[in-house]
Amino acid sequence: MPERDHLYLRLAVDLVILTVRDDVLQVLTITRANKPFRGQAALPGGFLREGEDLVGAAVRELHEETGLDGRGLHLEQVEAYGDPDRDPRGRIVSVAYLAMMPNLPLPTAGSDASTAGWTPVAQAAGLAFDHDHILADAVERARTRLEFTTLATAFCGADFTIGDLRNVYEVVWGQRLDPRNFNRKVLGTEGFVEPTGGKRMPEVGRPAALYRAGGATRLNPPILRTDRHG
Amino acid sequence: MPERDHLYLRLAVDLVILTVRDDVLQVLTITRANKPFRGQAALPGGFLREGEDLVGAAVRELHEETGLDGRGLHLEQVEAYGDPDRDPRGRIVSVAYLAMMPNLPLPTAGSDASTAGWTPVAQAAGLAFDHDHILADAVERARTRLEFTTLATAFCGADFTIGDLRNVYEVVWGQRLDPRNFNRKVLGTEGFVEPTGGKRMPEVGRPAALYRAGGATRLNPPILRTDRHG
DNA sequence: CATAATTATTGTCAGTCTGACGGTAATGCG
DNA sequence: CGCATTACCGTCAGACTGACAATAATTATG
Repeated sequence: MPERDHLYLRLAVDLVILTVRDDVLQVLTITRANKPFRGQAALPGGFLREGEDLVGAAVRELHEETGLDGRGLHLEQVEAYGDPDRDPRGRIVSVAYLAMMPNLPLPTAGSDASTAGWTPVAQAAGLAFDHDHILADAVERARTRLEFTTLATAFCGADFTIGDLRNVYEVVWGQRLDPRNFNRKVLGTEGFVEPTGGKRMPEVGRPAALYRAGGATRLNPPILRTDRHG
Repeated sequence: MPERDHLYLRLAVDLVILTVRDDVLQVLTITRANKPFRGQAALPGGFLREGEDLVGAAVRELHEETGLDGRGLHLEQVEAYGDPDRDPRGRIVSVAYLAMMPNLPLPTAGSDASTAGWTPVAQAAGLAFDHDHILADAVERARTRLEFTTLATAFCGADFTIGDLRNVYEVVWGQRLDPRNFNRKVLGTEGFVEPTGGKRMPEVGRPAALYRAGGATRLNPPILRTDRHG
């Protein structure tokens, strides 16, 4: 029953897919093929369709625009953005989702997928729409997630070393951590990681023990950043 | 430029206004005057209008439906809810906002405001739409906010005692806290509260010193609940 | 007016967690 | 075999927390 003074609008879902590549936090971006902002970098995303759930739309758009299968990803809602002027195409409210994934090569096949690529977060200024703002919020959320959950393992492959995991924290937080204290904390937290028994040989030096993600999802007590933001 | 296969929908903003009354956490509800769910309790809220911001819509709806002036409130977005079947009137995505306020009498004057009232959260099952779900998420968010921010003071009036503040924590968290440890923690946290110099006489017993909210917003270190949820 | 009852506030003490940092272990290379 | 390199273990002091004892300031009561 449409009524007067009820605003009808479109709802978009935008995705912030983060990974750690080359010791740098990177975000999945696409190059826009259509106007507005044609040719400019943007977060992958698109419009909600009939009968579709918000996460459903997120998974579909992720697949359409990057070829990735988001069904295994931990998609987490960040926030809804509803500024009236945020999109020149008209009134569009966007819901942002965040996911963290290991450093995998992007599928090159597929239609629109060819325009998808990784961009270092530090150099990702100038995205289309209000995507700079969305990205900043999502990265802050990711940093907080590392404090209170075991999601850092989502940045790693199936098997990883404690050093790999520490590197994730250092890259995402942008600060060095003491390896000895970090080891103590991770190994002392029940269910954070469990040893696989395997080892990995570095180019030079002592081999490192391999671990996989444990069953725990929450860190209690958390790993708090010393330098708290404003 | 409307296109095929772009879904047009309405966007609602729903409000979870919490307070502590009679040592119980209560939520502001209205009785629905229109179908669907006519006569049933629901969270205050309504549709986004043209040119309106999300928080703008939240403040306006709060005023229209309860007579409260939300401009002084700390309105915080909880989440967007987009299940296709969540509203029988059609496709409506809702963005929920959370606020905490002191125990003030509701304005009785005003048009729709007469139907607004406080409901204990523990007895708030059976709300219209998916508002039970929204309420549960918002309450959990409020509990977390008490751990990491100074927002508990938002539940108190301008002047309050440490006991008042502790009562807020106990009611919102649903667990008893040691008064001595709580005092130490609050007074030891820079900028949480500052003394007014005044005192309040209880019916019987030693008078309590009065405080007002300090300048800090974040608690570092936080006041973690011992019993962490799943 | 003394004493009890009640509420507020300060203090103590052991256990835990963290940050800082020294030392040891296991590999490859010359 | 010694050396560089990376991984890992141990120690210690300070901070914070949870549990509990003791004191302070008021009203009620005999």
